[in-house]
Amino acid sequence: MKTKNRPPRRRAPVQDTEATPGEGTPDGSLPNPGPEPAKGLRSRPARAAAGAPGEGRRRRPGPSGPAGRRDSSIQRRLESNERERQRMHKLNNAFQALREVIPHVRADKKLSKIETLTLAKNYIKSLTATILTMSSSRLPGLEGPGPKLYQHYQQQQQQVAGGALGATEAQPQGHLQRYSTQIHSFREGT
DNA sequence: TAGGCCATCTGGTCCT
DNA sequence: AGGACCAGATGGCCTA
Repeated sequence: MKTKNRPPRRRAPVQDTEATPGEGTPDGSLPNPGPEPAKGLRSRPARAAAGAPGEGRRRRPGPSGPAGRRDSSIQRRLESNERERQRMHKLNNAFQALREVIPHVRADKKLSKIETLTLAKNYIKSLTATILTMSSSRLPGLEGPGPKLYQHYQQQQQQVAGGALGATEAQPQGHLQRYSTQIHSFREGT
């Protein structure tokens, strides 16, 4: 992900895409077999089967879409679409990889993206807290990196949050508590 | 049926 | 210039 410092974007006026689900690919869009079926509750084949034959969701382009363009423009758009699909697939693969390393209870239920990110954040924080706790307790006195680690961690937290961390949040135990609470909420299915 | 989640399309913006 | 990134729009699928 690139780091960009750009002003807030404003979406261009909405084009009337005249969505007509189930019409397939009237514009000759590339068929979308997909590099791999989406891993999850719903697979692409399942989606495709319910819609147009052999196709997932494909909208018919509106006046500004490929249907009203020159061939070269259409080709570029289709290639761009394909790249975007690949990019999103890579992103989803990364999400899946992340899901697989986050311990959580309901293994039968796939974590959503927002759940994955939130859980991962709290998991990292709880691991950090654990490391800090262990390193400081195992090395009594001024020896070892424990106290320094903890001080460094606290400084980082204050910088990142702009000093807006709550009292509980600033403590390693707070992260652990939050993570276990979240795990519990997933177990309850809430 | 409503709401949540998701895949895809699309055009704008930024980067190389 | 072309590709990557981003976010809005759209519509399908699933669950409560």
